[in-house]
Amino acid sequence: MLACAPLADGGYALQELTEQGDAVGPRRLARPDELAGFSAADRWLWACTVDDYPALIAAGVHVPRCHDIAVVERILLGRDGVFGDPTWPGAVVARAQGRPVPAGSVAVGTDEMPALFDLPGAAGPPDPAVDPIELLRDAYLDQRRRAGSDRALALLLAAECGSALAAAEMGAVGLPWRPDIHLAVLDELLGPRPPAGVRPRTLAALAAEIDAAFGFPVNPDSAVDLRGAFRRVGFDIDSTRSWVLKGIDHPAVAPLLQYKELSRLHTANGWSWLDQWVTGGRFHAEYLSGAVVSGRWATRGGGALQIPRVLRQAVVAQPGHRLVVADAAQLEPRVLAAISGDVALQRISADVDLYAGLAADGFGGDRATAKVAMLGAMYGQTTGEGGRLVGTLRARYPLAMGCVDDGARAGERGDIVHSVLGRACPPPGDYWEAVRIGRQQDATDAERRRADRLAGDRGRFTRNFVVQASAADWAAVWLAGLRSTLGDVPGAELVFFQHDELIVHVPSAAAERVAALIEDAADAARRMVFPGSAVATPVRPVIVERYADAK
DNA sequence: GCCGGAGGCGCC
DNA sequence: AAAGGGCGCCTCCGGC
Repeated sequence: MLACAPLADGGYALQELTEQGDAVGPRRLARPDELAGFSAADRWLWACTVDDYPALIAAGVHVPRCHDIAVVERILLGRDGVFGDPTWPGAVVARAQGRPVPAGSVAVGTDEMPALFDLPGAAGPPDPAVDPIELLRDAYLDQRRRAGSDRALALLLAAECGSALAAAEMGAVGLPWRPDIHLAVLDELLGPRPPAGVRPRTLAALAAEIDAAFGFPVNPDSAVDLRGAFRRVGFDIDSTRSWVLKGIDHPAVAPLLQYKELSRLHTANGWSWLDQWVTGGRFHAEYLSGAVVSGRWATRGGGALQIPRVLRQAVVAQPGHRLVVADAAQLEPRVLAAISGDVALQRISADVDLYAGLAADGFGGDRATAKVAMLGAMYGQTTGEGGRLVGTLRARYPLAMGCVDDGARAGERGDIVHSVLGRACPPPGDYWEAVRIGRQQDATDAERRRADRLAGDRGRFTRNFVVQASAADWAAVWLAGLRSTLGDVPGAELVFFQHDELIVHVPSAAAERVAALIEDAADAARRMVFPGSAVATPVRPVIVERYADAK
């Protein structure tokens, strides 16, 4: 294991360590352009992949595996109910020794201080008396001790460290993106690019239509204005969400819905987005693995996890290459089947289309209804059709429904829940005081209602957490496993990952092989994350030139 | 003028 | 079919 610490002078300290933390061989110092000389190292130890890996990637170093102190610390602290505390090695060691975390230090790449600021030396202590390699080693040994021999936790930590490597590489390599196709889409839907601050032609025309339909001027970008306008024409709505508008019979609705859709494209993924995020035919986002409490990824800038479907046609493989697009179909209900031990639902999970299987099993073949019911169960829907249908599921799959219901009750009590591999959800925040007050004998009706609402919100969060976080566990193991096997395929690049879906860009001749590796990795993840379970977590790799052709 | 929250909507 | 979970990002808007 090669410990690697950036130094204040821009260079690096490197030290080979045994798994027990003992130094092997001499301490080395390297300038950034000398890092390629360390490519043979199989496993790296460093403070934070988000901060430390990009420079190595730029130097041409591929890191097969790592131990990321920050990633591991975040998970370990979370299991102790601590969220948002500093995770850099000095903080880890200080906590281990019962000392206060040194003041003035800044944790980079964590929630409280995004790497955005990138202060020099921020990832480590400014104290020159402390040897950065020793600090790394001490933090590593403390984390190993705290992680103990929990097999599931070890798998989670390894998968999260691998995911962090994948995230950094993915941001660096970028998603193939054809600006010419993107521009053609914008031109077709919005018209020619207008000067800054001017509405594109299509939006201007729709705004005029909306004004004409109301008979007075309205700013369609303002929810306040719109609500007032609809009130004036006899519709008292408390939101202008599109599903609310769809229930209104008024000539302004149709152009307004169209306006909202196109305006969204213009502001979120229009010309300025293209200018800002696409360079050299690639969309470079900054991916943050495990940044969501459930373990899902987040991105900073570019909105890479919200690419609208209409722009997937701009994601095109380079000449001589293909995209292998794979998603884990209906992952969350399958994960629920596994973690709850519900054999009946596990049996359904063998179907390629789980919802169709559900429908045949208890919903008279009505797939749409079965899907609504299952989503309602996982999200905590209580009203309407979805809420009513959960009863049918409860009768047929009592273990699965019991699992999410238990999760909800734990949340309503203020308790913690965990993912299958042991990621903890955050404890309730300051608002829980209001729940406590509202549950006292002498609480007012208003206090009771507030407590019920807050506890209900918390229950829906924990209900969903057990499923969403366990799905994220599976996906991280899938991704990290695939990443390690892709090393044997020349030219294969992981270029996209979105919760339960990934894309590999690969020379055409190797596409079939990559598709097989993706399926193998999914099967391995199923066995490791859900050992002994009969659940199926199939993935469907599709080999295409354009992302839009994958579905 | 700055800033944070709200509203809204894209993705899963 | 109804509006339940998680995010990021944009604009608007009200408070300072």
